[in-house]
Amino acid sequence: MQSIGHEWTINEMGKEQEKDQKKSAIQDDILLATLQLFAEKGYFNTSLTDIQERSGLKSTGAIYQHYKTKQLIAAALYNKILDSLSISIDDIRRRNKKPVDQLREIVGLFFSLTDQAPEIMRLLLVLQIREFLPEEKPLLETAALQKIYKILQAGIRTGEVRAIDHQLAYAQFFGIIFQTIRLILAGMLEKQAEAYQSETWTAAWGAIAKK
Amino acid sequence: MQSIGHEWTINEMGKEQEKDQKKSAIQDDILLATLQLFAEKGYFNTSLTDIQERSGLKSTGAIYQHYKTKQLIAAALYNKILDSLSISIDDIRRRNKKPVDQLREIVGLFFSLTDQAPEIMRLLLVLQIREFLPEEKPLLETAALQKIYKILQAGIRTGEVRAIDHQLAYAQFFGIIFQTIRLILAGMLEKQAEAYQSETWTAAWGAIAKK
DNA sequence: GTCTATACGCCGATAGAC
DNA sequence: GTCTATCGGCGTATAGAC
Repeated sequence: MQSIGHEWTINEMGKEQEKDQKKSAIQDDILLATLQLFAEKGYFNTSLTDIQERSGLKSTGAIYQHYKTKQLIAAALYNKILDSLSISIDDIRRRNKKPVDQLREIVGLFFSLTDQAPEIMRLLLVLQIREFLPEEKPLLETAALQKIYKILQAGIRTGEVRAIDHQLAYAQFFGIIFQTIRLILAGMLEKQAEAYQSETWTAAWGAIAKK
Repeated sequence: MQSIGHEWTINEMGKEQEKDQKKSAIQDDILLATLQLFAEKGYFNTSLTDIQERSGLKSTGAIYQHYKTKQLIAAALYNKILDSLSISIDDIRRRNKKPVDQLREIVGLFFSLTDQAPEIMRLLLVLQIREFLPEEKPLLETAALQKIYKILQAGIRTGEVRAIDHQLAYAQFFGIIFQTIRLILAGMLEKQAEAYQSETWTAAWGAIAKK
Protein backbone atom coordinates (compact mmCIF):
# COMPACT_ATOMS: atom_id res chain seq x y z
CA MET A 1 0.00 0.00 0.00
CA GLN A 2 1.47 3.30 -1.04
CA SER A 3 -1.23 5.65 0.08
CA ILE A 4 -3.73 5.71 2.86
CA GLY A 5 -6.04 3.74 0.71
CA HIS A 6 -6.93 4.30 -2.86
CA GLU A 7 -10.05 6.30 -3.61
CA TRP A 8 -9.23 6.74 0.02
CA THR A 9 -6.35 9.07 -0.72
CA ILE A 10 -7.56 12.52 0.16
CA ASN A 11 -6.12 14.49 -2.65
CA GLU A 12 -8.33 17.40 -3.53
CA MET A 13 -5.62 20.03 -3.28
CA GLY A 14 -6.30 21.85 -6.50
CA LYS A 15 -4.17 24.87 -7.26
CA GLU A 16 -2.44 25.57 -4.01
CA GLN A 17 1.08 26.76 -3.74
CA GLU A 18 4.07 24.51 -4.23
CA LYS A 19 5.01 24.77 -0.61
CA ASP A 20 1.61 23.82 0.62
CA GLN A 21 1.65 20.78 -1.60
CA LYS A 22 4.99 19.72 -0.22
CA LYS A 23 3.82 20.33 3.28
CA SER A 24 0.70 18.31 2.72
CA ALA A 25 2.76 15.54 1.14
CA ILE A 26 4.95 15.37 4.22
CA GLN A 27 1.90 15.18 6.41
CA ASP A 28 0.63 12.30 4.34
CA ASP A 29 4.02 10.60 4.70
CA ILE A 30 3.79 10.99 8.44
CA LEU A 31 0.26 9.62 8.59
CA LEU A 32 1.11 6.71 6.33
CA ALA A 33 4.14 5.77 8.42
CA THR A 34 2.05 6.11 11.55
CA LEU A 35 -0.68 3.92 10.14
CA GLN A 36 1.79 1.18 9.31
CA LEU A 37 3.51 1.34 12.68
CA PHE A 38 0.30 1.43 14.67
CA ALA A 39 -0.98 -1.58 12.73
CA GLU A 40 2.26 -3.43 13.46
CA LYS A 41 2.93 -2.48 17.06
CA GLY A 42 0.15 -0.34 18.39
CA TYR A 43 0.23 3.24 19.60
CA PHE A 44 2.27 2.79 22.77
CA ASN A 45 4.98 0.69 21.18
CA THR A 46 5.47 3.28 18.47
CA SER A 47 7.82 6.12 19.31
CA LEU A 48 8.17 9.41 17.48
CA THR A 49 11.60 8.19 16.45
CA ASP A 50 9.94 5.23 14.73
CA ILE A 51 7.58 7.57 12.92
CA GLN A 52 10.40 9.89 11.92
CA GLU A 53 12.48 7.04 10.49
CA ARG A 54 9.62 5.36 8.67
CA SER A 55 8.40 8.58 7.13
CA GLY A 56 11.84 9.52 5.85
CA LEU A 57 12.28 12.66 7.90
CA LYS A 58 15.69 13.58 9.21
CA SER A 59 14.78 14.48 12.77
CA THR A 60 11.98 14.06 15.24
CA GLY A 61 11.87 17.81 15.52
CA ALA A 62 10.65 17.93 11.94
CA ILE A 63 7.47 16.14 12.91
CA TYR A 64 6.53 19.02 15.15
CA GLN A 65 6.35 21.30 12.12
CA HIS A 66 3.22 19.38 11.22
CA TYR A 67 1.70 17.98 14.39
CA LYS A 68 2.03 19.38 17.87
CA THR A 69 1.77 16.08 19.75
CA LYS A 70 1.82 12.36 19.15
CA GLN A 71 -1.83 12.17 20.11
CA LEU A 72 -2.71 14.71 17.44
CA ILE A 73 -1.01 12.56 14.82
CA ALA A 74 -3.13 9.64 15.92
CA ALA A 75 -6.27 11.77 15.91
CA ALA A 76 -5.55 13.09 12.43
CA LEU A 77 -5.04 9.57 11.15
CA TYR A 78 -8.15 8.23 12.81
CA ASN A 79 -10.34 11.04 11.54
CA LYS A 80 -8.93 10.84 8.04
CA ILE A 81 -9.85 7.17 7.85
CA LEU A 82 -13.28 7.77 9.32
CA ASP A 83 -13.91 10.56 6.82
CA SER A 84 -12.97 8.32 3.92
CA LEU A 85 -15.24 5.63 5.29
CA SER A 86 -18.08 8.04 5.71
CA ILE A 87 -17.66 9.34 2.17
CA SER A 88 -17.59 5.83 0.76
CA ILE A 89 -20.77 4.95 2.62
CA ASP A 90 -22.48 8.07 1.32
CA ASP A 91 -21.49 7.07 -2.16
CA ILE A 92 -22.82 3.56 -1.69
CA ARG A 93 -26.09 4.87 -0.36
CA ARG A 94 -26.42 7.15 -3.34
CA ARG A 95 -25.84 4.37 -5.86
CA ASN A 96 -28.11 1.79 -4.22
CA LYS A 97 -31.72 2.08 -3.22
CA LYS A 98 -32.36 -1.06 -1.24
CA PRO A 99 -30.79 -1.59 2.17
CA VAL A 100 -29.77 -5.10 1.15
CA ASP A 101 -27.78 -3.75 -1.77
CA GLN A 102 -26.22 -1.02 0.33
CA LEU A 103 -25.11 -3.54 2.91
CA ARG A 104 -23.71 -5.86 0.28
CA GLU A 105 -21.55 -3.07 -1.10
CA ILE A 106 -20.40 -2.01 2.33
CA VAL A 107 -19.32 -5.56 3.02
CA GLY A 108 -17.54 -5.55 -0.31
CA LEU A 109 -15.71 -2.38 0.71
CA PHE A 110 -14.52 -3.90 3.98
CA PHE A 111 -13.31 -7.07 2.30
CA SER A 112 -11.46 -5.23 -0.41
CA LEU A 113 -9.86 -2.96 2.18
CA THR A 114 -8.76 -6.07 4.06
CA ASP A 115 -6.82 -7.19 1.00
CA GLN A 116 -5.62 -3.82 -0.22
CA ALA A 117 -5.13 -1.85 2.97
CA PRO A 118 -5.07 -4.30 5.86
CA GLU A 119 -3.47 -1.66 8.06
CA ILE A 120 -6.65 0.37 7.86
CA MET A 121 -8.78 -2.57 8.89
CA ARG A 122 -6.37 -3.31 11.73
CA LEU A 123 -6.69 0.20 12.99
CA LEU A 124 -10.46 0.05 12.80
CA LEU A 125 -11.03 -3.45 14.15
CA VAL A 126 -8.04 -4.35 16.27
CA LEU A 127 -6.65 -1.23 17.90
CA GLN A 128 -8.36 0.09 20.98
CA ILE A 129 -8.67 3.75 20.02
CA ARG A 130 -10.04 4.67 23.41
CA GLU A 131 -6.75 3.76 25.07
CA PHE A 132 -4.80 6.51 23.36
CA LEU A 133 -7.50 8.91 22.16
CA PRO A 134 -9.88 9.11 25.09
CA GLU A 135 -11.35 12.34 23.74
CA GLU A 136 -12.31 10.98 20.34
CA LYS A 137 -15.63 9.36 19.64
CA PRO A 138 -15.53 5.58 19.76
CA LEU A 139 -16.06 3.91 16.41
CA LEU A 140 -19.65 3.04 17.19
CA GLU A 141 -20.61 6.68 17.63
CA THR A 142 -18.93 8.08 14.55
CA ALA A 143 -20.82 9.47 11.58
CA ALA A 144 -19.84 6.49 9.45
CA LEU A 145 -21.30 3.97 11.86
CA GLN A 146 -24.42 6.06 12.39
CA LYS A 147 -25.04 5.81 8.67
CA ILE A 148 -24.84 2.05 8.88
CA TYR A 149 -27.35 2.08 11.71
CA LYS A 150 -29.67 4.11 9.50
CA ILE A 151 -29.41 1.53 6.75
CA LEU A 152 -30.34 -1.23 9.17
CA GLN A 153 -33.27 0.75 10.48
CA ALA A 154 -34.44 1.35 6.92
CA GLY A 155 -34.16 -2.38 6.28
CA ILE A 156 -36.34 -3.07 9.28
CA ARG A 157 -38.92 -0.55 8.07
CA THR A 158 -39.09 -2.04 4.60
CA GLY A 159 -39.34 -5.53 6.08
CA GLU A 160 -36.14 -6.83 4.48
CA VAL A 161 -34.57 -7.14 7.91
CA ARG A 162 -36.41 -8.90 10.69
CA ALA A 163 -37.78 -6.73 13.44
CA ILE A 164 -35.09 -6.59 16.09
CA ASP A 165 -33.31 -3.79 17.86
CA HIS A 166 -31.08 -2.19 15.25
CA GLN A 167 -28.12 -2.40 17.58
CA LEU A 168 -28.59 -6.14 17.86
CA ALA A 169 -28.94 -6.34 14.11
CA TYR A 170 -25.66 -4.49 13.83
CA ALA A 171 -23.96 -6.85 16.27
CA GLN A 172 -25.20 -9.90 14.44
CA PHE A 173 -24.50 -8.73 10.94
CA PHE A 174 -21.15 -7.06 11.48
CA GLY A 175 -20.16 -9.52 14.15
CA ILE A 176 -19.90 -12.14 11.46
CA ILE A 177 -18.22 -9.79 8.98
CA PHE A 178 -15.68 -8.34 11.38
CA GLN A 179 -14.78 -11.56 13.15
CA THR A 180 -14.08 -13.16 9.79
CA ILE A 181 -11.92 -10.22 8.82
CA ARG A 182 -10.08 -10.40 12.15
CA LEU A 183 -9.32 -14.05 11.43
CA ILE A 184 -7.91 -13.08 8.05
CA LEU A 185 -5.85 -10.26 9.55
CA ALA A 186 -4.52 -12.68 12.17
CA GLY A 187 -3.32 -14.93 9.36
CA MET A 188 -5.58 -17.79 10.44
CA LEU A 189 -7.19 -18.18 7.02
CA GLU A 190 -5.17 -19.07 3.98
CA LYS A 191 -6.79 -17.25 1.12
CA GLN A 192 -7.31 -13.59 0.47
CA ALA A 193 -10.28 -11.85 2.02
CA GLU A 194 -11.95 -11.65 -1.39
CA ALA A 195 -12.29 -15.44 -1.40
CA TYR A 196 -14.47 -15.45 1.70
CA GLN A 197 -16.63 -12.49 0.86
CA SER A 198 -19.59 -14.15 -0.77
CA GLU A 199 -19.86 -16.94 1.78
CA THR A 200 -19.55 -14.49 4.65
CA TRP A 201 -22.08 -12.13 3.16
CA THR A 202 -24.58 -14.95 2.87
CA ALA A 203 -24.13 -15.94 6.49
CA ALA A 204 -24.31 -12.37 7.77
CA TRP A 205 -27.33 -11.42 5.73
CA GLY A 206 -29.00 -14.68 6.66
CA ALA A 207 -28.59 -13.79 10.31
CA ILE A 208 -30.68 -10.63 10.06
CA ALA A 209 -32.86 -11.13 6.97
CA LYS A 210 -36.55 -11.75 7.31
CA LYS A 211 -37.34 -15.15 5.94
CA MET B 1 -16.78 -8.48 41.71
CA GLN B 2 -14.64 -9.49 44.63
CA SER B 3 -12.66 -12.29 43.12
CA ILE B 4 -11.33 -13.06 39.70
CA GLY B 5 -14.57 -14.72 38.89
CA HIS B 6 -16.48 -17.14 40.98
CA GLU B 7 -15.98 -20.82 40.38
CA TRP B 8 -13.30 -18.89 38.63
CA THR B 9 -11.50 -18.18 41.88
CA ILE B 10 -8.55 -20.50 41.98
CA ASN B 11 -8.61 -21.48 45.58
CA GLU B 12 -7.38 -25.00 46.03
CA MET B 13 -4.73 -24.19 48.60
CA GLY B 14 -5.52 -26.93 51.09
CA LYS B 15 -3.32 -27.16 54.13
CA GLU B 16 -0.38 -25.05 53.27
CA GLN B 17 1.36 -22.84 55.75
CA GLU B 18 -0.15 -19.60 56.98
CA LYS B 19 2.53 -17.62 55.28
CA ASP B 20 2.00 -19.20 51.91
CA GLN B 21 -1.69 -18.50 52.19
CA LYS B 22 -1.01 -14.88 52.95
CA LYS B 23 1.44 -14.67 50.10
CA SER B 24 -1.01 -16.22 47.70
CA ALA B 25 -3.71 -13.88 48.92
CA ILE B 26 -1.53 -10.89 48.17
CA GLN B 27 -0.84 -12.23 44.71
CA ASP B 28 -4.56 -12.54 44.15
CA ASP B 29 -5.02 -8.98 45.35
CA ILE B 30 -2.44 -7.84 42.87
CA LEU B 31 -4.01 -9.74 40.01
CA LEU B 32 -7.49 -8.52 40.86
CA ALA B 33 -6.34 -4.90 41.01
CA THR B 34 -4.51 -5.38 37.74
CA LEU B 35 -7.55 -6.90 36.08
CA GLN B 36 -9.70 -3.96 37.09
CA LEU B 37 -7.17 -1.39 36.00
CA PHE B 38 -6.43 -3.04 32.69
CA ALA B 39 -10.15 -3.27 31.98
CA GLU B 40 -10.52 0.42 32.77
CA LYS B 41 -7.43 1.93 31.19
CA GLY B 42 -5.47 -0.74 29.40
CA TYR B 43 -1.98 -2.02 30.05
CA PHE B 44 0.01 1.03 29.06
CA ASN B 45 -2.08 3.52 30.97
CA THR B 46 -1.73 1.48 34.12
CA SER B 47 1.40 2.12 36.19
CA LEU B 48 2.79 -0.04 38.94
CA THR B 49 1.86 2.76 41.29
CA ASP B 50 -1.75 2.33 40.22
CA ILE B 51 -1.56 -1.38 40.90
CA GLN B 52 0.10 -0.84 44.25
CA GLU B 53 -2.57 1.61 45.37
CA ARG B 54 -5.51 -0.42 44.13
CA SER B 55 -4.25 -3.63 45.67
CA GLY B 56 -3.72 -1.99 49.06
CA LEU B 57 0.03 -2.48 49.22
CA LYS B 58 2.16 0.18 50.84
CA SER B 59 4.90 0.46 48.25
CA THR B 60 5.62 -0.46 44.68
CA GLY B 61 8.61 -2.33 45.97
CA ALA B 62 6.24 -4.78 47.64
CA ILE B 63 4.92 -5.87 44.26
CA TYR B 64 8.34 -7.13 43.34
CA GLN B 65 8.17 -9.66 46.14
CA HIS B 66 5.60 -11.43 44.00
CA TYR B 67 6.24 -10.56 40.38
CA LYS B 68 9.51 -9.61 38.81
CA THR B 69 8.13 -7.35 36.09
CA LYS B 70 4.94 -5.67 35.03
CA GLN B 71 4.76 -7.95 32.02
CA LEU B 72 4.86 -10.99 34.27
CA ILE B 73 1.89 -9.68 36.23
CA ALA B 74 -0.02 -9.34 33.00
CA ALA B 75 1.04 -12.80 31.88
CA ALA B 76 0.00 -14.36 35.19
CA LEU B 77 -3.38 -12.68 34.95
CA TYR B 78 -3.92 -13.68 31.35
CA ASN B 79 -2.98 -17.29 31.96
CA LYS B 80 -5.07 -17.55 35.09
CA ILE B 81 -8.14 -16.45 33.18
CA LEU B 82 -7.38 -18.76 30.29
CA ASP B 83 -6.93 -21.67 32.68
CA SER B 84 -10.27 -21.00 34.31
CA LEU B 85 -11.87 -20.77 30.90
CA SER B 86 -10.29 -24.00 29.81
CA ILE B 87 -11.44 -25.79 32.94
CA SER B 88 -14.98 -24.49 32.53
CA ILE B 89 -15.06 -25.70 28.94
CA ASP B 90 -13.80 -29.14 29.98
CA ASP B 91 -16.57 -29.27 32.51
CA ILE B 92 -19.16 -28.28 29.95
CA ARG B 93 -17.91 -30.91 27.55
CA ARG B 94 -18.13 -33.53 30.25
CA ARG B 95 -21.69 -32.70 31.14
CA ASN B 96 -23.03 -32.42 27.61
CA LYS B 97 -22.84 -34.90 24.78
CA LYS B 98 -24.09 -32.98 21.79
CA PRO B 99 -22.07 -30.14 20.29
CA VAL B 100 -25.17 -27.99 20.19
CA ASP B 101 -25.65 -28.34 23.93
CA GLN B 102 -21.98 -27.71 24.62
CA LEU B 103 -22.08 -24.54 22.58
CA ARG B 104 -25.25 -23.36 24.27
CA GLU B 105 -23.62 -23.70 27.66
CA ILE B 106 -20.44 -21.99 26.54
CA VAL B 107 -22.50 -19.07 25.31
CA GLY B 108 -24.27 -19.06 28.67
CA LEU B 109 -20.91 -18.88 30.40
CA PHE B 110 -19.80 -15.89 28.36
CA PHE B 111 -23.03 -14.03 28.95
CA SER B 112 -23.01 -14.66 32.67
CA LEU B 113 -19.38 -13.57 32.86
CA THR B 114 -20.37 -10.40 31.05
CA ASP B 115 -22.79 -9.57 33.85
CA GLN B 116 -20.80 -10.87 36.78
CA ALA B 117 -17.20 -10.23 35.77
CA PRO B 118 -17.24 -7.75 32.89
CA GLU B 119 -13.56 -7.00 33.50
CA ILE B 120 -12.71 -10.52 32.44
CA MET B 121 -14.68 -10.23 29.23
CA ARG B 122 -13.05 -6.87 28.57
CA LEU B 123 -9.65 -8.38 28.93
CA LEU B 124 -10.54 -11.26 26.62
CA LEU B 125 -12.47 -9.35 23.95
CA VAL B 126 -11.30 -5.76 24.05
CA LEU B 127 -7.67 -5.63 25.11
CA GLN B 128 -5.06 -6.35 22.51
CA ILE B 129 -2.92 -8.85 24.41
CA ARG B 130 -0.34 -8.99 21.67
CA GLU B 131 0.60 -5.36 22.25
CA PHE B 132 1.96 -6.00 25.72
CA LEU B 133 2.56 -9.74 25.78
CA PRO B 134 4.13 -10.48 22.41
CA GLU B 135 5.48 -13.78 23.69
CA GLU B 136 2.13 -15.19 24.81
CA LYS B 137 -0.11 -17.18 22.53
CA PRO B 138 -2.90 -15.12 21.01
CA LEU B 139 -6.35 -16.04 22.24
CA LEU B 140 -7.16 -18.01 19.13
CA GLU B 141 -4.28 -20.41 19.70
CA THR B 142 -4.87 -21.09 23.37
CA ALA B 143 -6.01 -24.43 24.75
CA ALA B 144 -9.44 -23.03 25.57
CA LEU B 145 -10.09 -21.90 22.03
CA GLN B 146 -8.74 -25.11 20.56
CA LYS B 147 -11.37 -26.94 22.55
CA ILE B 148 -14.05 -24.80 21.02
CA TYR B 149 -12.71 -25.57 17.57
CA LYS B 150 -12.96 -29.27 18.43
CA ILE B 151 -16.60 -28.85 19.37
CA LEU B 152 -17.32 -27.15 16.06
CA GLN B 153 -15.52 -29.87 14.14
CA ALA B 154 -17.51 -32.50 16.03
CA GLY B 155 -20.68 -30.64 15.13
CA ILE B 156 -19.71 -30.72 11.49
CA ARG B 157 -19.03 -34.46 11.68
CA THR B 158 -22.37 -35.23 13.28
CA GLY B 159 -24.13 -33.04 10.75
CA GLU B 160 -25.55 -30.58 13.28
CA VAL B 161 -23.34 -27.85 11.86
CA ARG B 162 -23.26 -27.23 8.15
CA ALA B 163 -20.14 -28.26 6.33
CA ILE B 164 -17.90 -25.22 6.30
CA ASP B 165 -14.34 -24.59 7.36
CA HIS B 166 -14.38 -24.77 11.16
CA GLN B 167 -12.55 -21.47 11.38
CA LEU B 168 -15.29 -19.81 9.39
CA ALA B 169 -17.87 -21.49 11.58
CA TYR B 170 -16.04 -20.06 14.59
CA ALA B 171 -16.00 -16.57 13.08
CA GLN B 172 -19.70 -16.69 12.28
CA PHE B 173 -20.88 -18.18 15.53
CA PHE B 174 -18.66 -16.28 17.95
CA GLY B 175 -18.66 -13.19 15.78
CA ILE B 176 -22.32 -12.73 16.69
CA ILE B 177 -21.78 -13.66 20.34
CA PHE B 178 -18.72 -11.51 20.93
CA GLN B 179 -19.90 -8.46 19.01
CA THR B 180 -23.10 -8.46 21.03
CA ILE B 181 -21.10 -8.72 24.22
CA ARG B 182 -18.81 -5.90 23.08
CA LEU B 183 -21.88 -3.73 22.55
CA ILE B 184 -23.03 -4.53 26.08
CA LEU B 185 -19.59 -3.80 27.52
CA ALA B 186 -19.53 -0.51 25.64
CA GLY B 187 -22.78 0.44 27.35
CA MET B 188 -24.69 0.62 24.06
CA LEU B 189 -27.41 -1.78 25.16
CA GLU B 190 -29.63 -1.03 28.09
CA LYS B 191 -30.32 -4.34 29.72
CA GLN B 192 -28.05 -6.87 31.33
CA ALA B 193 -26.29 -9.40 29.13
CA GLU B 194 -28.56 -12.13 30.41
CA ALA B 195 -31.50 -10.46 28.68
CA TYR B 196 -29.96 -10.85 25.24
CA GLN B 197 -28.63 -14.34 25.65
CA SER B 198 -31.44 -16.39 24.21
CA GLU B 199 -32.00 -14.13 21.22
CA THR B 200 -28.29 -14.00 20.49
CA TRP B 201 -27.88 -17.74 20.84
CA THR B 202 -30.67 -18.31 18.33
CA ALA B 203 -29.05 -16.00 15.79
CA ALA B 204 -25.57 -17.44 16.28
CA TRP B 205 -26.66 -21.04 16.12
CA GLY B 206 -28.86 -20.26 13.14
CA ALA B 207 -25.83 -18.93 11.32
CA ILE B 208 -23.95 -22.23 11.45
CA ALA B 209 -26.66 -24.89 11.94
CA LYS B 210 -27.55 -27.23 9.16
CA LYS B 211 -31.14 -26.71 8.21
C1' DG C 1 11.41 -9.52 54.95
C1' DT C 2 9.27 -5.13 54.18
C1' DC C 3 9.31 -0.38 52.57
C1' DT C 4 11.97 4.04 51.45
C1' DA C 5 14.54 6.31 48.56
C1' DT C 6 16.65 6.48 44.41
C1' DA C 7 18.78 5.15 40.01
C1' DC C 8 18.24 4.75 35.31
C1' DG C 9 16.42 4.73 30.69
C1' DC C 10 13.19 6.09 27.49
C1' DC C 11 10.48 9.20 25.15
C1' DG C 12 7.88 13.25 24.18
C1' DA C 13 8.68 17.83 23.57
C1' DT C 14 11.51 22.20 22.97
C1' DA C 15 14.95 25.77 22.54
C1' DG C 16 18.22 27.52 19.97
C1' DA C 17 22.06 27.09 16.33
C1' DC C 18 22.59 27.37 11.51
C1' DG D 1 12.51 27.41 8.48
C1' DT D 2 14.94 23.15 9.38
C1' DC D 3 17.58 20.08 12.33
C1' DT D 4 20.67 19.31 16.54
C1' DA D 5 21.10 18.84 20.95
C1' DT D 6 19.02 18.55 25.14
C1' DC D 7 15.64 18.94 28.78
C1' DG D 8 12.31 17.22 31.91
C1' DG D 9 9.25 13.87 33.52
C1' DC D 10 7.46 9.53 34.11
C1' DG D 11 7.64 4.90 35.25
C1' DT D 12 10.08 0.59 35.96
C1' DA D 13 13.07 -1.51 38.69
C1' DT D 14 16.54 -1.89 42.56
C1' DA D 15 19.63 -1.19 46.41
C1' DG D 16 19.86 -0.72 50.85
C1' DA D 17 17.95 0.93 55.45
C1' DC D 18 15.25 -0.69 59.17
